[in-house]
Amino acid sequence: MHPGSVPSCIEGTFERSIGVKAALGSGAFPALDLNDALGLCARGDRAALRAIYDREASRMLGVAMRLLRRRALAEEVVHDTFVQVWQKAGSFDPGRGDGRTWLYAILRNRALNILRGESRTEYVDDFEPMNLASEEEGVEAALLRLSDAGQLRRCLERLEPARRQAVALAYLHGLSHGELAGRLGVPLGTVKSWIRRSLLALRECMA
DNA sequence: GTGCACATTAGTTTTATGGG
DNA sequence: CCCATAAAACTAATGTGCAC
Repeated sequence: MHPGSVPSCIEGTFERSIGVKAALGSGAFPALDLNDALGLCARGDRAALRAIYDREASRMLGVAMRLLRRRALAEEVVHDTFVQVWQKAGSFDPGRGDGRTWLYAILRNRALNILRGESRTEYVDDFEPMNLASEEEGVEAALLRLSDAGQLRRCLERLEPARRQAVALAYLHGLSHGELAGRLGVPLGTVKSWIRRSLLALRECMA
């Protein structure tokens, strides 16, 4: 989340109007057209964003609460949604759909992302078969923690050090190929080749 | 062995639609 | 009208083949 990127007309109002009540509700801007307001947002009109917020925030909070069942998370999702609306209003095309549909789709996606993230976290918390490496821990140290007698470790030790490091960073630290390329200072294609050939070698070694 | 180009897969966002 | 869900569109990451 980027708290600083939300316009000041919105920052700070969440605590007040979400926390206390749906202060302004739908009556404050009875004639507000969401599509028009989003168009104004795209042109940097903070008052338009504020108007959307005043009219929709309480209802959005209700939707988020139903999905997440936790007020703090729901408020965070509503906040995130308005940050995104502010940043991406330019990409909204009224000809392709209704502004409200767009707004609530963003909200729902944010909430679902949080739900997915939580279930992943819970799963990882329960799952500790190898006690994988922390970022601070060296790659070689992490490999040493694999069972001494393990066939995998013996096979890894047979790899050339640079390849072994690439495999370890990818599968123990969870780095993407792109991150590996940057960290190791080699082209992306080379990283892929190293990983691929190393995995083939490991498969052959362990067969 | 390297690195590029293309294919495939997975994940995310956006839109449309149907039920309550 | 509101909301949930399915489907489509889009994006990023990964995997593979091949020329050099």
